[in-house]
Amino acid sequence: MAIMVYNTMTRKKEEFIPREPGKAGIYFCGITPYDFAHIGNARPPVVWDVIRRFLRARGYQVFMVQNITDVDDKIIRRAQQEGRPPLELAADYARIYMEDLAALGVEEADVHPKVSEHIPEIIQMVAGLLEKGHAYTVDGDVYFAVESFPDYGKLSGRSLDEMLAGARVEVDERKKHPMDFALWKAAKPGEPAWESPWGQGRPGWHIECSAMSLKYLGPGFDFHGGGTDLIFPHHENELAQSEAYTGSKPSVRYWLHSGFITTGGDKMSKSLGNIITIRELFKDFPPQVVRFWLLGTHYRNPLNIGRQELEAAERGLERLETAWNNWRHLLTQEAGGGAENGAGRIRELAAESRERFIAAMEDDFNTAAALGVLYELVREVNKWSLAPGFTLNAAAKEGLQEAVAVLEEGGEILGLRFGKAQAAAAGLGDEEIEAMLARREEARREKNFRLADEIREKLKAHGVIIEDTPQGPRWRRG
RNA sequence: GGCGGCAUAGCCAAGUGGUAAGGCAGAGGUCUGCAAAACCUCCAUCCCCAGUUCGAAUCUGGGUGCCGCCUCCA
Repeated sequence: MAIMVYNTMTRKKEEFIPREPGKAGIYFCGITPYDFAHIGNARPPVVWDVIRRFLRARGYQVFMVQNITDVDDKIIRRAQQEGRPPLELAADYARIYMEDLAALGVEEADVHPKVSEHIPEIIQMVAGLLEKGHAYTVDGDVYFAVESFPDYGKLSGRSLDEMLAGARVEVDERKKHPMDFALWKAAKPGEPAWESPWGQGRPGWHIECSAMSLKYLGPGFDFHGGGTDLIFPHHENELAQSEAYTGSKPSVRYWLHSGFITTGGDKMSKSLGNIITIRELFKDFPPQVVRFWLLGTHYRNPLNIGRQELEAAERGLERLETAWNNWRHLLTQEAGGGAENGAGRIRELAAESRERFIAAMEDDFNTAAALGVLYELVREVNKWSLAPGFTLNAAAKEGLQEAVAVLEEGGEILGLRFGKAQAAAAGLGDEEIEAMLARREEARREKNFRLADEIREKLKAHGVIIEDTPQGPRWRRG
């Protein structure tokens, strides 16, 4: 089946046809690091991490770029307040952001270019736009002339007339058209500045993404994304710059935008003062849970954050993890004889689940639906493997193995590595645990429940949970 | 004011023409020395109205409500 993606440009789901067969190039807007990142800043990276993992699992060779805008008004202002160099401040917060993402299980992009390290590329692009008549200079500033680009507005679906009608910005008289935007800003005293053909200055807000995406991915790359608030003006301007500069279109084949995280129904933003930083959230919920919660809703839908929602996610994830643990534990047991017990059906179910999981992901990366498939598999396999008449024969182990594989493959694509974290954390070795378990079984046979419970408690203190089943006790780290 | 989106059970959330996935919570039950885990059963006709259709949560029109963008913003 084909991978279908919702393209902001056409406002429709389209079949993904890569620029080059078997390859996928992705660029998405990272952050402007001037403070601790909030949870809203974590959604696009997690979404793109999953898209990347999925494309890879489908056989694509993926190259992903995430930029860091480290030259910016907000950074400069903040740095001045704190009396430190802007680039240093930006580097600090960028580092913290990357740490937050790593905790969320986001793999690093192949490149995360910084504006400050791409000034020559930016200057070259601005110069090119001037040459082609898409830009003009005023007092050391360089502006992009929106009227020189007839397609302006095609991404956000608005015309210049409409924008003017609703404009709430005061008009800069020096600009030829009110919607013209800065490509290059003349330096003000005390600001970071670089030498350019137009004097000392720094890049405008949008040009860096055009220059850097072109450098690392070339024209007409596959995916570009970010939060929906970037559609206008940022991505609209970026598109105009890129296509005006290269003279080729589209500059991007598919534009994907993720929805906002809201608090109490309102967008989370610094200006509303309702932000929750990623770090704050980690104090109450493990990063895995936060990631799982993010994936419980389709990426384009808004997502409201709340204690109840996170707690539900925590329990839900636990259910999957417990199943994974229990099944794997069964696989470590000796297979016995016994008659056919429905293992064939389980193998079929596993194969079907794998297909349905992929189908859900192919449908515009529907992680919520994909998780539903996993839950259904869990219920069926649990029912089967815990039924009173269940015998663990060779066929059963094969079926179980298939089911475990589906869970693990799904987990890998979603970036939820079942069990790994716990396994690393537990201090007791398997042999030790097994030995204690054997002693407990002996105690239970002798009806010495006090000792049995004591051992169970002791293991629990070491993070090992004992559960008795009709087939004998099983344990898991959790 | 302009443009766009959304509205599914107590909460979260899939589902874009064929008779409502899944998770969390809740109630009852099974299993169990206890515990845990798990399983079973129960729990919605999809904001409202009018249409199209044999058939609509899904399409059309109108209404109501909420949200976003138009200004820095993931």
